[in-house]
Amino acid sequence: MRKKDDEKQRCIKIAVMQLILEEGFQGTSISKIARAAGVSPATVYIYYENKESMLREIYQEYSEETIQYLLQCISPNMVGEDIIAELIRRYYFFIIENKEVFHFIEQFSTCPVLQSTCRSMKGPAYLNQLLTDLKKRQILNDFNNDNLYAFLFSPVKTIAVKSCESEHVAMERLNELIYIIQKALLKDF
Amino acid sequence: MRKKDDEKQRCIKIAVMQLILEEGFQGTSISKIARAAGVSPATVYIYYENKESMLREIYQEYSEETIQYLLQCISPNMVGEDIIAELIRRYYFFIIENKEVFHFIEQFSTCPVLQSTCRSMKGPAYLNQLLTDLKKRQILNDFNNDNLYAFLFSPVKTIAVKSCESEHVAMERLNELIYIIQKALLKDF
Amino acid sequence: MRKKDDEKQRCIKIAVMQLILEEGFQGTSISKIARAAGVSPATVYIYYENKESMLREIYQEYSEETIQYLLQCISPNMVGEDIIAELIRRYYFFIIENKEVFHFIEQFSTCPVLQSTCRSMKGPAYLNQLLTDLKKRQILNDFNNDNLYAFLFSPVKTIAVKSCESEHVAMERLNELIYIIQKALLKDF
Amino acid sequence: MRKKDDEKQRCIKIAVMQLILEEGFQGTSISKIARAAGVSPATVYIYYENKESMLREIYQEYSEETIQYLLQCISPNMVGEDIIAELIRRYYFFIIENKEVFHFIEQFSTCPVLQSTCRSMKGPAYLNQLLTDLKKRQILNDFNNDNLYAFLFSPVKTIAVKSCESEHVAMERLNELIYIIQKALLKDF
DNA sequence: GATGAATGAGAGTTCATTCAT
DNA sequence: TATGAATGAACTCTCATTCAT
Repeated sequence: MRKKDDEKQRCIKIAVMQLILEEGFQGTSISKIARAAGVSPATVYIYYENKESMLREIYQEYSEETIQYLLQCISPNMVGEDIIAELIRRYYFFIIENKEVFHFIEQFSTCPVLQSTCRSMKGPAYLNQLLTDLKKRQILNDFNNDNLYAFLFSPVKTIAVKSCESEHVAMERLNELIYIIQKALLKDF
Repeated sequence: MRKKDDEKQRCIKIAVMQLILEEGFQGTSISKIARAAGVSPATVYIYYENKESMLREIYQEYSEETIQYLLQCISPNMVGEDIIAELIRRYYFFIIENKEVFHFIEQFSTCPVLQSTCRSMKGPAYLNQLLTDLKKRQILNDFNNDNLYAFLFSPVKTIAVKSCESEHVAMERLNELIYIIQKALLKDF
Repeated sequence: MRKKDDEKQRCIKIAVMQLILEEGFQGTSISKIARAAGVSPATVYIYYENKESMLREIYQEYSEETIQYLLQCISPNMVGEDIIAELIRRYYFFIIENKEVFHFIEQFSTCPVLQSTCRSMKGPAYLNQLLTDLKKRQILNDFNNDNLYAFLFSPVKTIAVKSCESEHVAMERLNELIYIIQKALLKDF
Repeated sequence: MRKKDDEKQRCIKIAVMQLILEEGFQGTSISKIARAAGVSPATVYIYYENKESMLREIYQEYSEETIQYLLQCISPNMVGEDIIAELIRRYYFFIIENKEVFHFIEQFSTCPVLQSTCRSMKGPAYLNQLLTDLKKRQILNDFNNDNLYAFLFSPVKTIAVKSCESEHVAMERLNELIYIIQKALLKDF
């Protein structure tokens, strides 16, 4: 017998996200995915039970990975200013450089039906804990975690997908956003 | 006679948004829409050229309407504090009470392919002008419009879709959010 | 709008039975049926909910029709001898001349899964009543209805599908079969 | 070593018949069979050339075996009365106790396409000889062999698959059927 | 001999859209 | 205007079978 080919599954994942970026959920069929991944449609079903669970699994995997990736930039001895700056900057460039991953996650998570089928994930729970901790350490203001989360991650998404007249302006805009958020959330700034 | 037509089209629009909330873009077909709207599939094509332009037209109509609706709460003589409070509050309750409309717009606008087919809209342009104006009038801080926009509208979306343990906590969370935005964006606060 | 076309449905039914005679249940797909009936695969689904219920409905329709057809040859004033002779002869020639119908019914009814999904039919109930009546009128021997039924209808099926060296021998065989049944089941013979 | 092989093939045969009883020919695929038999799909192809010939071989094997089994109850010195009684009784209980085998054979043999691919079998030929012999020995009436065969084996099938209100009634029904057949086919009764 | 991975072909079904009324 | 019938194309998924180990 042949071994299950991790390379094949990777191709499928990449194809899924590429296609969903380019054609949306509607325009992404199993046969297109298979063609883009260089495998047979039937092969997709060796790695995933069906289309829905394929999307869900890929979503959960990349969702978790993304949060992990973002949090990697934080180290315990950082000052609050840098934590926010690093986090937002890292997210911003992640979005710019991983459009497919980002847009896949966004499209998936804005669809209530898809979202509702997901088991709860570790990333958000850990993030919650982190925020609570930063408040205890008097780094962040004592706001509701939902609010802290909302300010840390949604504005940067909004500007990252909105193109700018020039690279330079974009950087200034990003730095300004970081500054606004630092001022809004940090205890001493 | 005229009224009956408009009524049919209204039914179609409502059916579209209801279905897309419940089943997502993938699960929403013309025949399902027709059934839910109480008309024949062929009738849909009297009001819309095809499926894609139907979705686009409905999106643009409700997008514009939503912005109009939000801005209706602002009057020229209001102080900055109230402008922000009213705007955010209005958006929050709009999302809560018009889930289908909100989620339809969100799903549509997070899909790059769909988004790309849209002509530019009046709402955002007007909003841009408004922000510029509020800066000129020394009400808002002199931040980049994209940042102002992002800071004003994305966090509230994030918390509005995230359920809370109780109505009371939700209101506190909302008030806190408003307060953070006011402090961050208003010149004198 | 167009009217539902009875002719189309008739074509589908005929195609189904023809194909199932020639290729069996395994070899009979919706697209083959559609091609044979001269319609599109999608059209089949206008007339039937799905493949299984299509087969079931056709089975039930032709099953009932067949029993009706057989019983048409009986009139109230016939003597027992003729009742049996007519019934058997009629069934025999029905099988010979309507191979597709007969084999479709046979294949369907020997498949427990298919059979189990069928609502109870009127034909067998009426037949039961008829047998009971004929016993009361002292025409048939007082045997269990199941036995009467089995004796009347299963042997003729067996010989009808078994080809004979010549037409002449086949007729002799049929007449002998009738004679045996008459002798076995009739009260006075 | 040798034993293990035979065991695998036995599992496959049993799985085939079980599945075909439960799901019919349509619902029975190689992978389902393999799963039910506890082997790999590829393993099936070690024992059988392809699906069709697998079904055919199993059919022929069990068909022959069944006839052999039925005829085992006859010994040369039995009187006609007992020959018929034993044969029918034995068949009846075989059907009751070997539903999968019986229904597999029935489904296969009512499908003309499948039937047509079978080489002629020894069982029926031997049975034919037996009937001819019993006629020569003045035990059975001088009827056509097809008719004798039809009366001996088809009515009992019909009643065996038709459930009865009680075990007791079923036995009475069976005894009555035996009596009818004895009277119909035996020379002196 | 035995396996699970892999596949092209085809299954049943639904799709967006058009037709005839 | 409005319809349900009709359709070719495409959908998701499974099939029988083969491959590589």
